[in-house]
Amino acid sequence: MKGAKGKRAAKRDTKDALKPVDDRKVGKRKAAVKADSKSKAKKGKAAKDPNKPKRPPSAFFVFLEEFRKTFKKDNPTVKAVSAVGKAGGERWKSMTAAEKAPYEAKAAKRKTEYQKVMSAYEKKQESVADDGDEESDRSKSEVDEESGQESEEEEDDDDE
DNA sequence: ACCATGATTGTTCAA
DNA sequence: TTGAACAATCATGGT
Repeated sequence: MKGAKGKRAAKRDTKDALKPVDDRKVGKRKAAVKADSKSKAKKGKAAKDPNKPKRPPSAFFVFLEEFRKTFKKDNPTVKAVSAVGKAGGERWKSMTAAEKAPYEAKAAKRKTEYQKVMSAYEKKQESVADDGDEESDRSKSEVDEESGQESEEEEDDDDE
């Protein structure tokens, strides 16, 4: 069913103005994490998940990685990460879907791999309900690493 | 000396 | 469905 591609998930065309997340200061998010990091000095209630896979870089980040090099190349004097972010964001929006396509494709692949890792991590979530304060080191979970090197398929979809 | 922050957008998870 | 947080980067500042 290729027709499903048209509908992502209820286009929020109802009203864009209803977006509370407009100028969200990401800085705040650190506050939460910070509390964890700093507080962690005491008790690691928020256990550190060794399996916790880091989120895959979105198309924007993929593009940013390359953009950073270029940006720094043109502006070797710029040292503020925010500078690249702003420039990248602006540039990103300037790009057309076709331009972002390659980045999205890569991001999509990243996501696929991430999902695989998530499967393993999911197991851990299974035993999350444990109230135990401290989790005694109960042996390392034996996770069979079955490398699944599957070929990669390129699919072109003409959208838009 | 070390960790947090700043700024971008996208994606992902959890309730 | 919605919200909230985090993904990289890198110099700098605050404790």
